[in-house]
Amino acid sequence: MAFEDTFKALSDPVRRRILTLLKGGMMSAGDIASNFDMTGATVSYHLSVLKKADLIYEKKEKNFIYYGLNMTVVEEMMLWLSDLKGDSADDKQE
Amino acid sequence: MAFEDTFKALSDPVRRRILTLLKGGMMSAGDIASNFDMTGATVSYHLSVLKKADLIYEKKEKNFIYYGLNMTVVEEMMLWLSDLKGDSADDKQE
DNA sequence: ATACTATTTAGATAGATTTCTAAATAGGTG
DNA sequence: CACCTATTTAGAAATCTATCTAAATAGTAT
Repeated sequence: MAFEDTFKALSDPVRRRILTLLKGGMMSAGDIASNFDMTGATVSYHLSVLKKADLIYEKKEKNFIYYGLNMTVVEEMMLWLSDLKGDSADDKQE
Repeated sequence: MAFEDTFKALSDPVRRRILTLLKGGMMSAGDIASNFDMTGATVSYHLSVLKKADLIYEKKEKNFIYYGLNMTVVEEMMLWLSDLKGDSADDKQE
């Protein structure tokens, strides 16, 4: 929700790496965690931060939880930066 | 330098507001500080964080220090987000 | 030089963040 | 049901951050 939360979420390298991983498609919490040298509990914490920031969404299936990127919020971040640059905000590459 | 520093710098609302203020042109540290309900020392701290992140640059004149926005780094942030979205920035598929 | 103004630096502190271990939850399987 | 497997929640510790007050620095002007 909060812009605030989104920027905070992006400020951590582990979380940015999680987002980059998800660029390739949805992944389960465990698969995501296996990419890091930290406990699953810690990765779960980072996932909760990303989820609170709406940067990712989850989908439960069997006893796995799959996570996916939420592009909408990424676009909102870009608009904020674009506006800072002075662009009219609706005129970007495409 | 560090991407890391840039994202960290953007994670604070005070610092984002400083950047927005600078959108209108260069301002002295004092003028920037007068927009906030906090001590000049604290604002100075935020300016140092933004400067370390290369988001702003300074120019000394008389006994004032003027700060200005550094668009280059803002653009780098946008590229990172753009890449996350899947755009290749200079070669888009899809 | 002395005094004034603009800004930063230093030191301290309350509060936030990241990480861990251990325990709790919840969905399948024999 | 009892038992795995996947993941989260709780509690605690170490580290980091934002903020303040007080002091230092540096340029200007008298």
